[in-house]
Amino acid sequence: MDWVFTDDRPIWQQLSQQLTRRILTGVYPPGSKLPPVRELAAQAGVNPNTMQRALAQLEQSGLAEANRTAGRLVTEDLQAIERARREQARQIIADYLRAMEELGYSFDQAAALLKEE
Amino acid sequence: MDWVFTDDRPIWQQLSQQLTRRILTGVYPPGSKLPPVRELAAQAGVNPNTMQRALAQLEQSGLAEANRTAGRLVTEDLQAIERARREQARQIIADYLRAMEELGYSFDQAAALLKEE
DNA sequence: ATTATTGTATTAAGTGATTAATACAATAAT
DNA sequence: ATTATTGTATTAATCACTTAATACAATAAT
Repeated sequence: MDWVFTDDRPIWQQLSQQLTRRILTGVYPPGSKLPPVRELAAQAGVNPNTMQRALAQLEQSGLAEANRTAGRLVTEDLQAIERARREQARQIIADYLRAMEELGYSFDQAAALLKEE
Repeated sequence: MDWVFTDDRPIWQQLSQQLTRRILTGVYPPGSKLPPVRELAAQAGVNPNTMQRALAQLEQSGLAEANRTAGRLVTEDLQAIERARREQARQIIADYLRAMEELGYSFDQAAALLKEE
């Protein structure tokens, strides 16, 4: 999977999402060592700082941990990974329901409309 | 319903949404005349231009039509209102599914998780 | 015909976020 | 002890977006 970006939202968010995706799908397995910031940045063709921000986000989600010079490790805690995924999902779902309610749709309607797609 | 804002997204979007809400819920019934830009702006305590932008968005959605000096009328086309609502919903749903897919959830999973909330 | 009321366009100021440049800090490896 | 490798902090440049100030345009009302 290569790095690809659109311009409709910040690079660092897209980086973060793609990194997350890789962890969730096992490209970077639990306990494995992530490439150094600078290398990832080079791969993706972005400034190291941008990648750093994406990685900080990953940290925030509990998917990885940084050690000064030993590099950055994907958490070994499978449950943490699953928790992180669910947490993100929770937020997305909340946003969805909020948006639909603003249009005047009830929860049930919001759920029903989803199926019609 | 009074005008109330948060600072997590642009005023004009919030204005637009609240105006939409009012039309969808019949506060401004089909065919009725909306207050002038300047008056709405004064009510909401925002710059007229900001309100103008919100109203332009309303136009875009097909919920209202502007006439030079006769003011702005809510569309009389009930179907147009319903269409506008559905269109917005469609976008929201698409965003939702996209976000969930980025987390590795299938469509079915995305639908199922919704119900668990 | 004039005026008041309305919507619109233009331009600039303000604001915040993203990205980049650079320097610093910690520690594993030697 | 030194060095190379890694993560982090700081600062500044860039950019886009929001908001505001102001002027213009159209037309209903008189």
